[in-house]
Amino acid sequence: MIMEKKRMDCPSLPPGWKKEEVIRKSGLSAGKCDVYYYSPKGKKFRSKPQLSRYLGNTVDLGCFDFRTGKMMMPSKLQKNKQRLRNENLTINKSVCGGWGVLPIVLFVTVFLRSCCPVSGVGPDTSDETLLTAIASALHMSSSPITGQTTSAAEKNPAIWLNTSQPLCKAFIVTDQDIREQELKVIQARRTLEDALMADGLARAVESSRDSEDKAA
DNA sequence: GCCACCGGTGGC
DNA sequence: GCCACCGGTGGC
Repeated sequence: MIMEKKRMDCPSLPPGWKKEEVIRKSGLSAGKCDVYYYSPKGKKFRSKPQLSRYLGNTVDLGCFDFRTGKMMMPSKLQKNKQRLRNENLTINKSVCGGWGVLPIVLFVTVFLRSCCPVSGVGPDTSDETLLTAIASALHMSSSPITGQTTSAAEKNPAIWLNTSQPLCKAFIVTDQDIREQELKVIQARRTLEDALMADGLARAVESSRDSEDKAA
């Protein structure tokens, strides 16, 4: 049973603000979902401009996505519209361990191993579990992924310290790390280009020899 | 008169 | 073509 009219807390807005999703039941737009927000005083808001006018300078809604109720990166906000449905599918797959998460796991694996190796904390510190946790965190959260900031979990693996972060020791990815990784990618691309060029030339030579053989 | 709800459309 | 936004209105 889906609760389609429940007012939910909205962590991206000040305390007391609620978000409500209403599915249209009839008409040409049946199935469409309308999103409303309620101020702590119960005033109803049905658009981002309306919300902005009311909140003024007290809350910066620049990165606020009205539909999801979450703060997100500006670039993501732009591209968000068309991708929302696909993204939901991908999130479902990542939770189920399907193919949707594979490119991110590969990226996380290559990147973290090469620039800042991470290690787990808690009961299960296997690479697979750890990388899946980080990939999932990257998928599900728009906040920075930093790992756990205390070593208390090592003393008591039964506790979950910070549910918003994967169970790995604290790590920081610096701009320098990213630049170095970019250089590695550029170098790898050049190597691949060279290999493909060489392969293309070899095939061309082979093909022209075949033609000559047939003509003879 | 209020407001929940759906339609219409401008902007992208 | 999609959808955020807001106008309009039927039901109360």
